[in-house]
Amino acid sequence: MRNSRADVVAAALRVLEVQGLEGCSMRRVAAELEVQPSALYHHVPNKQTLLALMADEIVGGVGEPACAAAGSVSPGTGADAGSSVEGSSGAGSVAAGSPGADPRRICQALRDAMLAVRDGADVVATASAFRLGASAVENRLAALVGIDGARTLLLYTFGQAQATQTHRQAAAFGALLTGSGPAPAAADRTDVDPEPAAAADAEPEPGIDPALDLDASYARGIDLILAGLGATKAATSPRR
Amino acid sequence: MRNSRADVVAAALRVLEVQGLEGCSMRRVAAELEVQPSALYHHVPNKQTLLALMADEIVGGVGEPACAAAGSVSPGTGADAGSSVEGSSGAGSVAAGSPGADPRRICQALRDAMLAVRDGADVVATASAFRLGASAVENRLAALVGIDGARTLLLYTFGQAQATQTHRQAAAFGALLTGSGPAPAAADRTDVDPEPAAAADAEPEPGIDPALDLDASYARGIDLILAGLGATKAATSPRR
DNA sequence: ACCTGAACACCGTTCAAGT
DNA sequence: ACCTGAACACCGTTCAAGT
Repeated sequence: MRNSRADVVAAALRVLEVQGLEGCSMRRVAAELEVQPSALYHHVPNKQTLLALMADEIVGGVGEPACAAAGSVSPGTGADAGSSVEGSSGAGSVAAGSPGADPRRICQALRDAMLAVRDGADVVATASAFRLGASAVENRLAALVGIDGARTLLLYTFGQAQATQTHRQAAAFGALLTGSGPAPAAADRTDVDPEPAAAADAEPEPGIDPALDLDASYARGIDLILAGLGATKAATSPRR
Repeated sequence: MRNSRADVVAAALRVLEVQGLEGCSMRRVAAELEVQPSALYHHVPNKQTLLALMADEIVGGVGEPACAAAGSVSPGTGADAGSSVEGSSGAGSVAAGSPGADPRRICQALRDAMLAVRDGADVVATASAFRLGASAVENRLAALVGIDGARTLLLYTFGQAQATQTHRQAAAFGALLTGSGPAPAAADRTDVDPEPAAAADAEPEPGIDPALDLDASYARGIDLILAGLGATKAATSPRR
């Protein structure tokens, strides 16, 4: 036995980290394993399935009760996942039984896991849509805040993480162009497109707002949703 | 003058509707215009920019004050956008000045606009991340519910719409396989993958839950966020 | 200004054949 | 069981050349 399915998934994650989702081709994954492209189809029926397996690896044990520092993936340089919000504003009304079972912490862990891998949010969000009623994280959240709360938290987290990651890439790319600041990472980044700023086409806008802090903004959004849960739970609504 | 940039964008939207995002290649857009692929690069610098222009067309005038039935795109059969939620539960505390300036209505219009086009949510969400501080819809929402509220509503809407669309595609595809129900559309759908259910790989789960209603679920999520806004606005302290 | 024709360096996937 | 080699039908983008 020369390569297992797990080897293929691991190789794919390595390629993803270096080349991004765009450059994560079956052919490159095969090259990473020093194998012909056709060999991959012995382990995986198609690229879509491979991406789903990668998504599973990325979210890892976030859904599990003990998910503290579950860095199961770590394909090379960890890049910049840092944020680790603490404060969080009002509405502690949804605090559940066991300690550490904070919906805030689960959501934050999910987001961190996605942001820790290049284009991780895209990979996970796409694959997760299929399991919408049945994912581990969603079920765990649902136990804490109900089904509607869980879904809102989850889908907000996906959308927010995708925006954060896209934005970071654009920023890193812009930094490359202007030559300002430190180099964005250790990786070799040779795959960067020769075209800047994508959609900065017709509008003469002042560029990207450096003040929009998507890490802090995320935490405030989560608090907003949790506050809404507390409010609708306490008053009016018939939903238990 | 034979073709304008607007012609290219319109052709691209037609191809998107028929072939999906995966099949929306520069070469097919060129073929739609009966032109060589290289001709497109006279109107658009690259594919990424074309996608951004398509996104602008899809969201159309959703950000504008008078956005009632702004069906500016309509590329062929409108498919199934229907939902138009009405009820909405408690917490009307964030009602703003002018009538029709309901954040609910704006979000719903944005979602409808994305869902009206095949893979519209993916196209718009990706392109919108670049303009995060500066989009018309976000600014309009921010005037009604503040910047954090606007961003939460917006990113939730993106994540939710993407999930809804992915899920619908999977459902339509599953229906094709089982041969049950009416044909999902008039289109010829020859591009469908020969592999079912993507990630239904190891888990022996009962398949897709037909009871998860993503249209109604969306509205409840929006209400949750708005309720949270009301709660945090009224009082900083927990509960209320 | 707008387009053609040809080329370059790629894709995902299939399939017979090897070991 | 796992892989090679070759092929098929595609990609995005560039560039000299036409009108």
